[in-house]
Amino acid sequence: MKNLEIAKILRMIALYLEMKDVPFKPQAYEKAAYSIEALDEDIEEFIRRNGEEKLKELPGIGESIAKKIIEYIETGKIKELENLKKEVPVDIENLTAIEGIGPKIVYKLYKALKIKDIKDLEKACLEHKIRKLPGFGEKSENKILQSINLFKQGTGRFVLGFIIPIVEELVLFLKDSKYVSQISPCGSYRRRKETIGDIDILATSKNKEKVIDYFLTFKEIDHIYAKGPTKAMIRLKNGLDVDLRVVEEKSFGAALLYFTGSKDHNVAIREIAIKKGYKLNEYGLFDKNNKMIAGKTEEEIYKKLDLQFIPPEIRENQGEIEAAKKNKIPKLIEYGSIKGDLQVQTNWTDGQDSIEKMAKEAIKLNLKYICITDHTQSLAITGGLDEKKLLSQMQEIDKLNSKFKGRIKILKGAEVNILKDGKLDIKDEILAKLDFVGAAIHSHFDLPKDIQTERIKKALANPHVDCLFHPTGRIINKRAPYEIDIDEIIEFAKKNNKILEIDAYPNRLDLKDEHIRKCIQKGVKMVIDTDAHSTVHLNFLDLGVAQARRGWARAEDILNTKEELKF
DNA sequence: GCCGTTTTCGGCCCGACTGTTTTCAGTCG
Repeated sequence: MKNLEIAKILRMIALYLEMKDVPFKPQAYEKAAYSIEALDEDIEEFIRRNGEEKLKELPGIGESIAKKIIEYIETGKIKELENLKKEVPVDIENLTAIEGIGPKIVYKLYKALKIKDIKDLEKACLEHKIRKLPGFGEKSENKILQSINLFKQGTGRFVLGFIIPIVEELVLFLKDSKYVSQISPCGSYRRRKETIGDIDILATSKNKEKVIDYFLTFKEIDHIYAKGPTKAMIRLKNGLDVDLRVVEEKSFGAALLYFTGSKDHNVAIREIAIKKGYKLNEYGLFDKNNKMIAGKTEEEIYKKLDLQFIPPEIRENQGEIEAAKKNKIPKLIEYGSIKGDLQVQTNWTDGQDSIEKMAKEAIKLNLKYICITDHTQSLAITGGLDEKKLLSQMQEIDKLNSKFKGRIKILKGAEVNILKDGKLDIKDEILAKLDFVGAAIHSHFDLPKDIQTERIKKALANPHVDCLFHPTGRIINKRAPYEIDIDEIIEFAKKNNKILEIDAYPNRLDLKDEHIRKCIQKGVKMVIDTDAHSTVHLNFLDLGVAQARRGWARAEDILNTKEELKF
């Protein structure tokens, strides 16, 4: 899969062009890069299937970039980029990743001091060579040095579910300030993306500077990048960068829209505004006479643009604007609407808490049912259950069910391990006694795509299996998904009436949003589970809901929005 | 370099902040 590779290379060309101050082309390459990245099919596969000509039908890709993509696929290189690299041989990718360094500075530094990479840059700073250059000074030199240090300890992208607590704490802290009237996180955090680069927080206040000052007293701040009268940028001790922006009450909606993004969504709705003769920016929607006609809420802005309100989770310019024009945005599944969790591990295997404790916690969370799905025997590392232990767990569940009668229903289940050959490691007659069976892969991740796909289909074909757990096996920031033909599996699930899971565990979120959309198109039902290994994990259900919303799911697409289930 | 219910040519989102300037260039989102 060369999509990301090609996107990266197109971005590199963009940087080089920007370096030379070439107008407009950089954005064009940027846009093309995004387009390739957003493509959910292998680009080579795409070309094989549709022909090279069809490349030009992808947004942002025309004659010239299409040729370059093909050149890259055929030769592994793009001549133009090679020439640019030869002319200015710098590690432009990493250098521009340093906060405050852009392509123009990279060029200046290369011309003046032959700085090629971060190491050279750091050395030049330490030798005080930067401050002597025109346009630079002592301050900028120190700042670069600081940014290099921050880059070195930089933590990359954060998994959404793991940073929610600190962001909520910060928002509460700001709310406590008597100067803040409205406040909301924006950006990819509000869009509930799987991973977050940095956090944008938007507030309104009659006394903006006071809010900024108060913000900078937050105890978890490690570093202040910038501070102005309406905006400040900081890094938290955990490495997360946070921007705070304070605007007027009347602009809150416009700013919320603007800072929530995505960038592509913004550009698209701004274009709609322009076509109507309006101007849209973070302060509001303005008519020809520069009179503000909307801005206090996002709703009124969408309305003035003749668009249905678009929930933040689907603002990716992936068809939502066209849908909103036609009033065809579906009613997305709502937070808090999951009635039961169908993947729960306990201390019978690798979970921390007992069935009883998990059930009590689930009652607190207002769930109507949970399904106990401990691992099975071949997953030795977890102490997986064999047939005998499964039977005794069932007895235990019966006992607890009579104890909790009316408060919660505990379902009998298992996360059955799929063996290398696609067989399951528990006998059918035992599986038949369970209420709900999820099958999952925990080994042989690297089988070839067709074999892996067949393996999964074979497991799903077992009449006792209801659901495929964490279907692609990816672990965000840690493990790539195993190679499978997801379309074939979705097709198979449809034909055989099987369920696919949306595993809500923060670094799984598996299925991905685009898979969820495919399931909906095909009419394949899904469930949202937490994959809880302790009571606190049961709180992750809404992360799964966010994931489902990003995949345009409605309540009827997700089975465990129902009060009762039959399998 | 891309794109088209104002266009196949002439537009491309735009404002805040910083540092080094004395009116602006560069970066960022």
